[in-house]
Amino acid sequence: MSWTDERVELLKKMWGEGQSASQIAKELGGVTRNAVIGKVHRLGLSNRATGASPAKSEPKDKPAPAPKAEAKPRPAPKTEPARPTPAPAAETKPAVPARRQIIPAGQPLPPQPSANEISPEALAKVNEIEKKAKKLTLMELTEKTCKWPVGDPATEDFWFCGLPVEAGKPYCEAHVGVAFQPMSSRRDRRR
DNA sequence: CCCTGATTCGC
DNA sequence: GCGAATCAGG
Repeated sequence: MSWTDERVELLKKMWGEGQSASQIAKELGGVTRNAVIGKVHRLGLSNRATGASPAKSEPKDKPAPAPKAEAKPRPAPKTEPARPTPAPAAETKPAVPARRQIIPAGQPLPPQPSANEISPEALAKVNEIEKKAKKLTLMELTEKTCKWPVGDPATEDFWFCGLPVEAGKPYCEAHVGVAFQPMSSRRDRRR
């Protein structure tokens, strides 16, 4: 396969959307993620807003060592949603229609601790990443997709996070944060 | 071990 | 220009 205009365009689009090189490669077909990454670099678009690994690598061999190279010609932050730091008021659900019936899931769902026992930071993180969730259906889940359920199973407004899981775990990083709380900090058994 | 992107270098 | 191999890291 060669890099036709169309393919390059799709590459740019997906890369811009924050898709991973492997995802892009899969979508394009006929190329490996290495090919995609190589192309991305050749095209000059390397860093993105979101990434699992924000630029690192330190060539063991640095012929021309820049003392404190910090020149950052990064004029275009592009995909950088503003972070107005909203006041964490008491709002989780905008509104619940006039429905009351709860339909059992039939299968055990992952635990969703009540908000009051989750660290505010973890919660904020979740709220943030759930915007980027893949919104997968039950059937679309794989061993590698976050299985955190969002919304009410009884409504159409229900989906699974679907973001890449934290190696081995059933959830993505953010959801791992709220799913696995240390036994401490959630103790208020007293009465 | 799974994944990510980054870099190198022969082609 | 291309991308496999390799590297570096989460």
